[in-house]
Amino acid sequence: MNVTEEIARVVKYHRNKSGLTQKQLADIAGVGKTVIFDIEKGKESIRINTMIKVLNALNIKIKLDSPLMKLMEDENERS
Amino acid sequence: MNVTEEIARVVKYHRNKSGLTQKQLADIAGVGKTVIFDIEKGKESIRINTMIKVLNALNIKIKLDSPLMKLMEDENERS
DNA sequence: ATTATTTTACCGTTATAGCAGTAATCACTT
DNA sequence: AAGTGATTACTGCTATAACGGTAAAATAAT
Repeated sequence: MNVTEEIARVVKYHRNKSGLTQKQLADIAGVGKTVIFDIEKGKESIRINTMIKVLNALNIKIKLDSPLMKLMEDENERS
Repeated sequence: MNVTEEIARVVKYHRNKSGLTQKQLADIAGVGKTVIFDIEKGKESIRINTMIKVLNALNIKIKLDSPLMKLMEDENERS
């Protein structure tokens, strides 16, 4: 499963659990209704700021993970 | 700090640790050099699939996190 | 079954992402 | 100081994201 498909599932799940229609979520997030539809269909070419608006509206946070991340954070604390 | 600024820092850090120039990373990720420049400047309107190409090239994974996520995963296992 | 709501799907328009090319600035190296 | 490579910064072009409008399926409610 690719990232956008995963996001699609997560967004749809959260929206339903919140009892929101696509239109309602769109209004809350400040985007067009088409965006919600596209995201939930797993469309890949959505802009990251648009995606973030929708995720924020659903209280979903994006985290980055990699083998180097811990090292990076350690270096930051030393500054 | 917003999400794209965070991504900017992470990408730049990983690229430098990998000893790659912006152009080299762009070629590996299969995007134009301008994209790497824009991402590292924290530009918000990058497409998510483009962003993912760059993150993949650097072995960085995107994870979604929310209070509902654990419940969602539990429901999946029961199917 | 009929109505109402929601979701899926298409449309034309406008704004802009991504591209390659080029140039200027910055940072090293010798 | 001069030369080399990397980064930052523009440019014009083409593809397409996001938008609102409309309409057809799908789903839910009465």
